[in-house]
Amino acid sequence: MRKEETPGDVRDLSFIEKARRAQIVACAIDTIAEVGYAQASLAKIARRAGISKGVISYHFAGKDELIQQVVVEVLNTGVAFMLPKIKAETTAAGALRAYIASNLAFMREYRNHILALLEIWSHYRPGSGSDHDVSNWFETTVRGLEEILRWGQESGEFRAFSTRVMAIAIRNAIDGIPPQMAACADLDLDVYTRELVTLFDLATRNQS
Amino acid sequence: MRKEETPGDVRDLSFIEKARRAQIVACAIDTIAEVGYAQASLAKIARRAGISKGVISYHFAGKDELIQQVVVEVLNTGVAFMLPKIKAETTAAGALRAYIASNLAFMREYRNHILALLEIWSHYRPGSGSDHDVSNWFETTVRGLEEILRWGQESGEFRAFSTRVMAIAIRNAIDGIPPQMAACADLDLDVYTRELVTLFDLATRNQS
Amino acid sequence: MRKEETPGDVRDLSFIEKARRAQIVACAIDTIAEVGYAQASLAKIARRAGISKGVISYHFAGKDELIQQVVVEVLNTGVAFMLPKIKAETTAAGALRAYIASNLAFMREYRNHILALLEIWSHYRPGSGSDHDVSNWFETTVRGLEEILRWGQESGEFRAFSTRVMAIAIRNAIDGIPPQMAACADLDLDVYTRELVTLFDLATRNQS
Amino acid sequence: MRKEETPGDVRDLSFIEKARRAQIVACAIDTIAEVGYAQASLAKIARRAGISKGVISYHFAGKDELIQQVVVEVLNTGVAFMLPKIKAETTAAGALRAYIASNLAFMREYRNHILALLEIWSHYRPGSGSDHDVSNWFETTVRGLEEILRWGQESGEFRAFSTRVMAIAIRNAIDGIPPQMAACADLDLDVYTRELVTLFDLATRNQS
DNA sequence: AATGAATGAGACTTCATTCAT
DNA sequence: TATGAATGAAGTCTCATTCAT
Repeated sequence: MRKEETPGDVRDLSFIEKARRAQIVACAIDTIAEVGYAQASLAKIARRAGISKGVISYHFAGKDELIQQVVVEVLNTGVAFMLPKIKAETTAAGALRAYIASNLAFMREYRNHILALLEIWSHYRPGSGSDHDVSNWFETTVRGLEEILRWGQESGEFRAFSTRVMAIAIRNAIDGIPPQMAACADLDLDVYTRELVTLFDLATRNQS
Repeated sequence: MRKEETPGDVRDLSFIEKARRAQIVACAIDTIAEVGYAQASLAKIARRAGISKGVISYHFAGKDELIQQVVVEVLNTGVAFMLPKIKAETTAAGALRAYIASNLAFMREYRNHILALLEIWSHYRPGSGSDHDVSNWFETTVRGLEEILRWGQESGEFRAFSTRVMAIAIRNAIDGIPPQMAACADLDLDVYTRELVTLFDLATRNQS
Repeated sequence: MRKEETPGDVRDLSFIEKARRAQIVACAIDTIAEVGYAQASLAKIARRAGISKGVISYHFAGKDELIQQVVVEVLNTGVAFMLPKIKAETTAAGALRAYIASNLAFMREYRNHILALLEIWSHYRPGSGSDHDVSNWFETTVRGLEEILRWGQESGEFRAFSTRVMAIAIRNAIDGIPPQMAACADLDLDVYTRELVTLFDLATRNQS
Repeated sequence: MRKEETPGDVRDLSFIEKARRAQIVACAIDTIAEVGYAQASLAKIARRAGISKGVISYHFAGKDELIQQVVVEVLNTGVAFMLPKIKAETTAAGALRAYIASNLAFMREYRNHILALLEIWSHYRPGSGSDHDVSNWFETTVRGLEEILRWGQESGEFRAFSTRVMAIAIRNAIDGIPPQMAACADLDLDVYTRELVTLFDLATRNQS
């Protein structure tokens, strides 16, 4: 029985099993993105998937595991999408530009993924029993950003500043966009990208 | 009966009535800040106030109106706290610095107020029947920020940039701090203030 | 709110509150006695009481507390009924006779009480999170019996035997009766009482 | 399909079929003994057997039939274990001693069998649709005991008493032991046997 | 002969809301 | 004004059972 196995151990699942789980996770993402975390009941998710509520309980140990898998799915997709573009850069300034640009590109391509992640993130309460990967996501991504920033400071590309504060500011500037996309559908992400890249370029660069 | 009157029409309330409402709103703020929006049931709020659940229903048309009043209270307090400091500045750059600094100062002084507001904001869903002021809060504050930015551009203090994107970036950088305060209790807000002020000073100023 | 107060602290409950709780406990007893513990859902108990399911949740912290109160009620009633009759005896043999006789008399008077207690007892699993008083009931009552038996041994009325084994045998002989009453409605408790009293009189007495 | 045939008609089952049924029954016994009747879901039983839930449904008409077969298995094992020892006695008093002693010996040898039987017995509700042999088990065994008791009364070994009440008392004294074994693991069954044998020897014998 | 997958009823609980006092 | 009491909907989860493969 699925529910008794170690959650996250995805290797020995049958093809059908994996497909159903993926389908349910996908529907959960869309549902959360659409109606918000609080309103995303198992019933709504199941209805969107065209299945009965019990199916979710069959494939996942509980709502917690489903949410956890949503997070994993979004993060994996995001890393696969963005990391290559960032790694391809040879300067810290370039990497920072790629970081910002690829994050916004990801938002365009995977709008619901990012909306769902942010919904889950903002509804997460530490110590609520189930520690999703969500609790680490923000910190992890901030740490990655700090590495780029330190790289730039060491190479002389960037001025002196608190890498932590700068990283958090960048992250927040990025994460605040999806709600804007939701509020104003015709928001021009290209403009956004250009402006943010310039903004943080000026904010970080060594102006000697 | 209160519940039949137009909500928000505060003029013809008795002194006792106003006191009770204020007490309930204050307890709602603390409760939301402490346990999060989702867990802040009327029961918990009533318990903290030392009153019965029914009292809340008596003084407010429903949970929605209570939340609405929480938002109003926080915004009023915030405006009273921050606006004079911003208005006192004579340059756009100064006003921007004051904006950022007073926002962070407000966070220190009214931690629960800001935590509650952000909780409500992040849990707010447009079209959930009741349109709180919350739905306008972010937009309103962004507009105010844009005015400062346009002032700077017109005066030549600031370079050319999309005032909207910049304003949203600033707002997001600020709003992302409270969760950090919650996560890391000994966060140094003075450092934060200095860094953010410098960051956006560099990002906006006309470097010709 | 009831649910937040220390369970079992019955002193500061209003009259109505106490009445409702007593009514619900009584209905729970009857329901458990009638359909068995496993089938005694909150819905069935509420239906018998002519109230909505939520009322039970309002007056009790959960099903666990309700069951706990059922146990308390049955034990209190039983002690009030039986203890005086046992205490009135001046010899160990007399006390043992009174113990057995009053237990069977209690069964006649409070059939459902005893059926409910045995249902709960037999469905109780140690370590199921909620430790009812039920977990101690059997042991407590066996200890009381052992005291009577030791008294008789010390006074020379009773022969030498393991007081524990004898006490458990007596207790089991008694507790096994209610299922028989359920199976065979016209069971003659008077005969039963006479026979059991004689049985354990012969089994315990010093025949020198 | 098995499920359509008359349940209990074991003759025309293939060897494999019988083996599977026996395996499932054995796992059901262990599961019930370990986690209790209420927690012994088909899922848990299937997991212990290392098979899928559906297999049980395939081999048994439903949970009821499985439980029924558990009872049959335990009773058959018990009869095969105890009956020869009882039949070997030539006096009623000897038979009674053998009855008690062999029952306790059976408990030692087949702990899980007896625990499972008592779990099922105590959870059984008459008129729950399916009448297991469980409903007859107690009555049958009491009848057998009564025969021994009548034999002793006729032969003059035993005094006059209600054979039914005595039989039920003996049965209950025996059936109450397994829960004690569960509660106190190092319980000395030898002492128990000696004490109970003596107890009922004194209670039954003709003391002229 | 066996399995994985799906179902749907029913359980307990939480909560905003209403109402008589 | 204020309160305790009651309601009913909705949520998550468990489980025996069924069915196509």
